[in-house]
Amino acid sequence: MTGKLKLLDKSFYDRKNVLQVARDLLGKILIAQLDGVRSSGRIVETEAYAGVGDRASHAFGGRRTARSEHLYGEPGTIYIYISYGLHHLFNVITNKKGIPHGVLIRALEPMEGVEHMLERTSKLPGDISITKGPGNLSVAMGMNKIHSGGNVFSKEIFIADDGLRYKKNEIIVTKRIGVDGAREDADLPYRFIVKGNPYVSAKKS
DNA sequence: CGACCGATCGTCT
DNA sequence: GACGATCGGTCGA
Repeated sequence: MTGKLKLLDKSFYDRKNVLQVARDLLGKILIAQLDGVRSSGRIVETEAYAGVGDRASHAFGGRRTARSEHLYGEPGTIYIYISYGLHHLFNVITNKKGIPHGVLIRALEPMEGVEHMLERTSKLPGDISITKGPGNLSVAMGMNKIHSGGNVFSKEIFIADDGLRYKKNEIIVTKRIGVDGAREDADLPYRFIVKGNPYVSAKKS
């Protein structure tokens, strides 16, 4: 049920409802062509971060710092930041410029360039953890903080549609991971995962 | 399995 | 000077 790749254009990200974009990103393909090699994977887990009213967002309360500046960019902007001093987390910005909505890509099902992913992560063939979890997938794809501020319409990093669609009953919605400090927003159903996919990061639903 | 914990450092207060 | 939008290892049941 899949066809040829079509680049997602700006209108895909330029929408008011970041939850809808996060849901629609499931099944799309993230492609990185870095250092002359191509790696790609199907997106199987996302989380939405809903801007100034979301306690789990870096932009909560209108906070705007050097780190989070790219959160406020044009739709399709790439926002990568470092968590716990070592993990690079990849986000795509949605909604109009100035509105800090974003979708965190949490897991991929590898497609092309698996051998390069294994090399970058120093893992062995068959290790399913290569693109499971936001920190891991960044290493596997070769994506780095230096790519923050770019956009997903470039030759280096982009997101495409091959026509695959998940049915409603193939998608599970849960609360987000690692946002316990977000008080009443910690339990919001802002995480979207493909049911039964082995690359999805956390165990529970 | 689930719960816990240490690593490690950029960013914000 | 404290704290993570994490990960992977260990320990105990």
